[in-house]
Amino acid sequence: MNKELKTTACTNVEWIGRAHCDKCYIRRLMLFSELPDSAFEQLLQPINHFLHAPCSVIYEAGTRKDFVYSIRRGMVKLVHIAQDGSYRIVRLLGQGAAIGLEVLDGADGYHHAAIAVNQVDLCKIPVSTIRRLESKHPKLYGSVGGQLQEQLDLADQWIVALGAGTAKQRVAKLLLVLDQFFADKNDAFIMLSGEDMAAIIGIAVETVSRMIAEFKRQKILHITSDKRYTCNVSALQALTLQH
Amino acid sequence: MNKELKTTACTNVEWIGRAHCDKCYIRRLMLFSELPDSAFEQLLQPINHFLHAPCSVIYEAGTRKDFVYSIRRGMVKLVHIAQDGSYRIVRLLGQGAAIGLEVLDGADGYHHAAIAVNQVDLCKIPVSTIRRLESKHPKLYGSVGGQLQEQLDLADQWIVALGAGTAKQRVAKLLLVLDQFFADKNDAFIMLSGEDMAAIIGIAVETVSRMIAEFKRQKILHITSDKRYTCNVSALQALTLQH
DNA sequence: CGAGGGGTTGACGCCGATCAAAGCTGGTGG
DNA sequence: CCACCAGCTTTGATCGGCGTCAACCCCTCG
Repeated sequence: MNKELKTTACTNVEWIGRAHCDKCYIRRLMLFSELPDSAFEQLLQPINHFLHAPCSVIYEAGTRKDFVYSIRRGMVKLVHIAQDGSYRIVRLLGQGAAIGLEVLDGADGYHHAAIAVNQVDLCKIPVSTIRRLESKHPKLYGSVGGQLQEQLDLADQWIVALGAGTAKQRVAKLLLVLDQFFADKNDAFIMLSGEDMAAIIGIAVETVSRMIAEFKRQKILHITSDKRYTCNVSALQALTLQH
Repeated sequence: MNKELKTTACTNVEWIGRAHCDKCYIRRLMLFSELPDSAFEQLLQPINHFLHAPCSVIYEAGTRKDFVYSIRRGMVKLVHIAQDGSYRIVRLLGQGAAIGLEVLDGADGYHHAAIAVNQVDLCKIPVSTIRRLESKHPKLYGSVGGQLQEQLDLADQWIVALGAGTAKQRVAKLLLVLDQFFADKNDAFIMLSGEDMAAIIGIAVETVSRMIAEFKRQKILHITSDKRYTCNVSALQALTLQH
């Protein structure tokens, strides 16, 4: 089990203040993209804006809370923890994704734990606010459905990538995902911890380490700065196909 | 690659006729459960009712069609086919589930192939019909969202079950799923082909066969009639946990 | 400075993929 | 009605990949 699930050392959450959706400069990316500015005028329940430090817990599985979150910046992992303490990462989500949507569907608690991978910046939206907005702006239904569909597609992609191929191929696929979805403007992405990568693709930490080391030796993976890497996409793609 | 994806031998589809939703005796289970009878009175596009033989293709991935399907009876597999021809089963769906929902979200084609596992009985619903009903009956948004959420939960469950444990544990988990979701009133479920089970959990056909044979020898699995089995649930659960 | 956590590397053994061959079953045609 | 065949399941033998255990290194933090 990972440290972050037990310690309280890195769980500092910083409250930024009430979100001003009408002035939000990335709202077109978010859950509320389809709504007009006017929609936010008389909300009773505020939408708050938080910063989460790396490894801090956004919510835990099963806790009964009435909030949905929309990610403004950073990467969040959704974690399933088995009863024996082992855990698996079910999804990685980034800017524009919404998490905790299951509470909109009557779930009596979140279905996973949500943990910040790096510095995460998000809006915390009460369910009652969603309900109120939905009734006035049916387009919101479409946004929520779209989010669910996107996450379903991600999950399916995960399923296909997970069960197929050797350990080397799976690591290659994971790196391709990181490069595709989480690279910055310099095409560099943050390398996950070995433990996290193992929890994503379901292999041993040591095997992950060996594969990463091999990719570095073969110059398929390059380090740019601390924890940031770029990769040779076509070489990795070739690996996932062969044999 | 499985035979059913190549041959045309078992692709007979039988048209039953226009569905009479107002008289449908299982509508409470279906996508339209929340709608009043009156909602179906003046639909321009008809909802049709089909029977699909085992192994017949309901739709193929990528085909651009504007229909959503709701399963009245039987089991459907959603199949992802890789470019090298290998394939994996991403989801198993039964009575009450809706498939092809991705076309509601602007997808330019279905994301998987949908293939009948046994005799399947389904309603074929034009997208335009959904749109029309949605505009008059916003509760339908909730039904669609609920379907997506359910399938997302299923996919997550799949991910957790797939990547974890030995071959024996995965087969045990699969049998538990079959028993839980697809057992009839006698608590018996239809055994899938070895190839299908292998495509679900991502192991070789021979290994599946060995595990199933071992379960039979240990009296954890019992055959009731042709292709129907019952299992000792607690024994299987014990297997998935140990070690 | 020591302790502790994560990453790296090596050695070993087992699980499961692969190849091969032999039952089983249902379907087809004589 | 039986012979035959194709496809599926079963079982065996072999081999490689990867999980496991262990040692060591590096870095951070107290």
